[in-house]
Order: sequence, then structure tokens, then C-alpha cells
Amino acid sequence: MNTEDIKKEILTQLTNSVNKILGNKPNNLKLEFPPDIKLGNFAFGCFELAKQFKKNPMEIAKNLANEIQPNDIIQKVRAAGPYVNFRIYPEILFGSVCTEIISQANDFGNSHAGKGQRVMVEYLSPNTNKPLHLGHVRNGALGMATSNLLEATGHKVIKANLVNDRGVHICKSMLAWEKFSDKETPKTSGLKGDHFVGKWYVRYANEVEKNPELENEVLEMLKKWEAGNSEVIKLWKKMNKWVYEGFEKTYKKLKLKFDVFYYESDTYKLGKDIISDGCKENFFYRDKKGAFVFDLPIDEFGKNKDESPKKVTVLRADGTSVYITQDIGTALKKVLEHRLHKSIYVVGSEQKFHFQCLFKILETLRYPWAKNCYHLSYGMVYLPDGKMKSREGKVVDADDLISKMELLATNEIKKRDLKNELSKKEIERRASKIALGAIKFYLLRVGPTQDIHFDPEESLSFEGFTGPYCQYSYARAARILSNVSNIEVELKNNDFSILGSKEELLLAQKLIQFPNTVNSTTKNLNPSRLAIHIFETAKAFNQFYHKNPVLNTEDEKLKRARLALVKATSITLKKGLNLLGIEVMDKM
RNA sequence: GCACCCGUAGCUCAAUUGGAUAGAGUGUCUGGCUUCGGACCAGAAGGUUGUAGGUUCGAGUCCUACCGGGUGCACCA
Repeated sequence: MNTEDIKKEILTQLTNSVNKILGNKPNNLKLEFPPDIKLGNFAFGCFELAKQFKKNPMEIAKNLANEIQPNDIIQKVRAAGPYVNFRIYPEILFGSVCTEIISQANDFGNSHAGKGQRVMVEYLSPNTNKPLHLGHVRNGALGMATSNLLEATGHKVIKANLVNDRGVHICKSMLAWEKFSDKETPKTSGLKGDHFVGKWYVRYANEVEKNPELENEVLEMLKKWEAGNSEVIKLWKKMNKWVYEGFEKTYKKLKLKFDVFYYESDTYKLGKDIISDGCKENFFYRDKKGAFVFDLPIDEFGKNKDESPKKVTVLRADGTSVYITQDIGTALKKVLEHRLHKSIYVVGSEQKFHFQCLFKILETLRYPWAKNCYHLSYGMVYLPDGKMKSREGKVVDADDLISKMELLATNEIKKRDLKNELSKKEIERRASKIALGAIKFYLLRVGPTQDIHFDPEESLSFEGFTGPYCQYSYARAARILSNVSNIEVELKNNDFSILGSKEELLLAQKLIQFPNTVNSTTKNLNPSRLAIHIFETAKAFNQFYHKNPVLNTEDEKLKRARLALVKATSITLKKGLNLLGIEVMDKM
């Protein structure tokens, strides 16, 4: 018996009783969980039935509780207001949840909801003129967590990075380097490649204030690039290579993985054919100045002051691409290359309007997959003095943030290593996992739509509702388990009927809810739900082992049952954190 | 000006998508290691959910108006 069987049994009893009392078989009854574990293990709210049969929900609950008889699974049925609460026999409840989790191990929480579905998650998509910042880290954390969740629910996920490697902004750092660098390189300067190029991007911004003529030089350079001028292309390749070397190191640190890289220098001409074909069918037309434009439907997008529909330019009058031109082409390329069922774009909320336009255009062009494109929008990251602006140097740099957190973590580790037993390498290994756990959890614990107000002094902590708290809970569980030999043997012939303390019941409830949380988190593409649930599980576990000794209990049966619960918890915590892209360690 | 997002404890955020007494963390105050790790646990205090109406058995959640903050508004990406 597993936990699904328990739910099925309760639902069967409910269905039969409803049929008996109200004379009709209900469908789609849903079980919930009581707000307080003292009330029971499962709950049923009678509101839907009340609506359907036009009766008082309290009365229905009372009648149902009287009708349903306890059996060898259900220990007690009680009505509480408009709810019916069920208590399950401990041996059934703990037995099923522990054996289910332990037998499934790393697969616990997985499902086949998305079987056969191919999904692309495009995320990060940086510019190659400056290093990554906190906004990218949020994007990366969200992209990886989303990908992991989709995979856990049976989807085939293709992680894509659309590198923005061309354009005026790229030429700015190129021009500054050419004019002012004296052929300096990352190697000679000792800087990481992306930081090195970023330095010249900032230099350009400073120089252009003194000498506006540089703007023309940049445009001149862009034209040469587009014409394939070999000198410019050579410089462009050289500087982008430096950036990629830098990015690669940061991806590795953050454990960001990609299956496909799209480069805008390859894709920026895509979409032109689609536009000209679309013109023949009058989806687009040329305005007075000759630009190709698309009229947004008034009923969805509103209208201009002069009553005309709002417009999007999809191709310049001279036939050159704009951003949305290549996005149309790339969208099609992605679907064709990877036979996608769904295409997710992890991009900041400031581009919401852009994606609404893009998806509307794709829909108008009658691409059947247009409705499967989804913009996973996330809020901005603000600093205490406002929005991040890289040109003004007002950013939280990703690499700086990571090393700062690693330093803090290192200090915490050393504080606890009183006998100086840990090697330098081991400290580094742990510090890295803890630092990234803190950063990622902090960014994922709030809903994606929320803006984040980042205060470097206060935001990143290792205590309370944090990644390290959850990692620590896992480590404590691992410590307990490390003291017993061959845990699998210990789990056999367990008597779970002796479990049932408040803490044990709460912990079991959190474990039972885990698969549902994974599913709803994936459905809503909102990893914060999972982060909260992991924290609640960790908290329930801390409360549990504080009050309920495991190894130090005299009763051998109790010890074995509790060990099983510890094992199940450790599996769940690890799985949950891994889904968020956070690693665990047995000792920290 | 128009559109979208947000407004919940001093601060940072939740609230099973309309359901049980609005919950966590942090900060403040108090208590807990001769015990499996104190990155922990227990307790106290802290709220007219921006304001005013409306919808119904029931609203932080939905509708309307207003107030306050943010983002976006075609040939930048």
C-alpha cells in the first residue's frame, strides 16, 4: 500500500457515503490537508457538495462523518465545521510513506505527466559585452529549476541559450578596446575574459561623453561587421572568445547547463522570408516610410489616440532586421529543429509586451504551435538605491557575489571546525555548495512575478528560511543515518504502529505532500512553491529530531521506525533541493 | 495619457488559485546543550490585508472607483 491507495480508500468511502446520503454519485472529489495535524491526516471540504445539492456544508460534513465507518485503514472520522477530517492508522500512514519513498529513492516525486512532450527552455541569453550580474543569476536559477521540474514530470527538456553576440552594444566595447587598450588582453591584465571586455564597454561610455563623435565610429564599425569586413570580424571573434571563456567559468560555478546555443549572429537574418510571405497574405503591410508593419488587434491591445490600431515594425524600410524579425525566425527554427510541443522563454518582465506581440504575430501567421509558446516572466532585481544599471557600474556582479558568499560560508565552516580537521579543499567544496545554496534559494523562494529588493547586507543569510538551513537539515539526517549499518536491513519488518507524535505526524504529512507539490510547482512554473515546501519539510524534521531521539532511544522497534522516517526525509530533502539546482552534502 | 504587474506584521515574503483562527523568516524581548551537530529548538510581542464601495453561505484573492510604487508603449535589444 502506498499513500495514493490511502487517498483512494478515503475517496471511495466518501463517494459511497455521499451517494447514500444525497442520492447521487459525485465526481472529482478532492482531498486536502487539515491546517493543524491534530485534526487529522486528510481533510475533505464540503463546499462543492453544498453548492451542488443546495445544502448546508456543515450539515453535510456532520452526516458524512456519521456515515463513514472506521475500518482497518481509517482510524477516526470527525466533522469539524464544513470539513470532514480523517485520521489514518499510524502503521498504515508511516508504513506506506516510508516504504514508498525509500523504495523509489531518487525517483521520489517524479511523474509521467509530461511523457512524450518535448519542451525547450530558453534562458539566460546574455549580451557578450559585459559580465553576468545578479539579474542573470536569477534568470539562471529560474531556468535550471524550471528545466529540472519539467524533467521530473516526464518532459524531454532542451535547455537553450540565445547568445546576443552582435549589435551596436558589442561594437562599443570593441571600439574602445581598439582605440585605448594598447593591445591589452585578459591574460596580460589578469582579468577574467568577460570582466575584461566589460571594462572596455564602460570605458566607451566614459569616452563618448567627452567625444560624441565616437557614436558615429561605432555605427561605422557595425556596418563593416555586417558587410563582413575581415578586420572587424577578426576583432569581434577575438573579444567574444574572451567573453565566452569568462561565461563558461561562471556557468560552471552556478551549475548552469545548456543543450543548445543559438547565436544571434547566426539567427539575426532569420524571419525575413516569413515576413515577405506574410505580406502576400496581407498579415503585414508597408507603411508610408516603407517599413513592414503589423497591426495589433484592437480588442486585445487597444488603440492609438487617433483610433488607429497599435503597430509593430517587423522589418525596416531598408530590409534590415529588427529584434522581433529574428525572434519570429528563431521561434520557427526552434520548433522545427527540435519538434517542440512547448517553447518557454525565461525573460524579464520588462519584455512582456514584446512577447505578447511576438506570440500574437505567430498566431496570426497561423502557426499551430504559437499557443504553446510561453513567456516565463520574472520581476526585476532592485538594489537599495534602485534598479541595476551596468553602464553606471550600479550592478551586483555575479562572480563577485559568489566569491563574497563563499567567503562568508568559509568563515562559518571554520568556526565549526574547532580542531582544524578539514582540508583546504574540503572547506572550499563545502563553501561553494553552501554559497550557491544560499544564493539560489534566496532567488527562488519568492514567486517569479515578484520584484526582488536586494540588500547585500541583509538579504543573504544562512539562517532561517534559507538554502543552508535546508542543506543543514539534510546533513543532520545524513549524520544520524551514518551511525547505523546497512540501513536497508534495518527497515525490514518494521513496526510503524508506535509512531504518532505530533512532530512525526507533521513530518509525514510534508513527505506525503511532496509529489503533489512537485506537480503543482511545475504546472504553475513557480519554483517558490517547492522552495517553501522544502523549507517546511526541513523545519518539521528539525522539530522532530529535537523532541524525538532516534539513535538514543531504548526501544529498538521505535528506533527502527524513526530511522526509516529519517531516511525518507533525507531522500525528500535531497530530491527537492536538487530540483531547485541546489546540492546537498552529508557534512557541512 | 494608455496597458500590464505590485501594495499583507518594523523589514523581506507566504497564503493549497474563492474556503478552517491571514502564516513564515528576520529584527526586538525571554527560555533551552552531562543528549543523534546550536547554520538548531521553544515562547512572547507585532495585522482594520493601501482606501471606499460591490458580488455571496464565505473575499487578502473576483468586480468598480480612487491612492501609492514599478515596468512597458513600432524601424533599441
